[in-house]
Amino acid sequence: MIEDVFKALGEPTRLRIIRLLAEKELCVCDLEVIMGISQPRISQHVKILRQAGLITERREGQKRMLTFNRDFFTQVLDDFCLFMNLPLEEVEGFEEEVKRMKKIEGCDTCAIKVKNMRANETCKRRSK
Amino acid sequence: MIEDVFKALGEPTRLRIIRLLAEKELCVCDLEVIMGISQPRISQHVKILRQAGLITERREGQKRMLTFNRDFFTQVLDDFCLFMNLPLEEVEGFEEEVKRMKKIEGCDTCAIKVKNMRANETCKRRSK
DNA sequence: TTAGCATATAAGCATATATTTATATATTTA
DNA sequence: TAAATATATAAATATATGCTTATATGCTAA
Repeated sequence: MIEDVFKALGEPTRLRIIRLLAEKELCVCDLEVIMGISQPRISQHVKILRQAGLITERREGQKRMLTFNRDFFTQVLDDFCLFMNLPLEEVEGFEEEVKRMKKIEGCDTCAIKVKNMRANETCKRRSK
Repeated sequence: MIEDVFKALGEPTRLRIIRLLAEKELCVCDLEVIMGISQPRISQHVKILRQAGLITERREGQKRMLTFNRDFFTQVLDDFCLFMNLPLEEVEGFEEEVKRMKKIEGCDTCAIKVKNMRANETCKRRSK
């Protein structure tokens, strides 16, 4: 989800598209003229931006007006900041990492040893 | 720059690495144990995160301690928000787009026409 | 100074991505 | 209903990316 957003924004053409849409609702053919690139190229990038949740389409005759989802965008950034600032123990999906992190805490030069230790063992070799 | 950051974060392994480093300074071999993945795999991702500016390395004996550049990170996010919220005319690198955007303003169904218009022409066909 | 640890890098491979060209679909208008 | 417009999608291709295996480098300690 957040990953899709970053992946979508980590490409120059899409970053430009989203910046243009942040200015104004536009259709594919507007973008075609404004950016000077081919229609399929725009359509394909638009699809990725839509799947990431960054834009919405609205039919208007033959055209499809593209709208930047500003609320979604700010929400995602907020969520991401939370994700980065929360204590790791409170972040979902890092349970195993937290366990292994505790295991090697204060443990010096024993990565390999830890790797080979049994589940209930802890590292005896401590850093000063 | 901002693009490199998004590209760096738009990959699951790197997103996990950066989240772990946000918790604590770690070395490659710590990550190896904590994440349970191969050393070259980590090294390669670390390189990309470093090139994006998201982490810094500090030698400590044989190890290379990896630090999350939190200040850089928040700065980048701030800059990006600015980039997205500024009027397009004030954003560097969109001069041509702004010009073409004005040209098709209020212009209905004439994308192709605009494309073929000479520089000093403007579209006569206006939307209601 | 040799052995071992920590990391980097290179080569090879498989998959993913971005672009172009060509074609299909859907809507409007003559 | 045929032609034109707006968009989507498919196929083909070139390049990029991520991962593994193997090897090189650099530091530390015996």
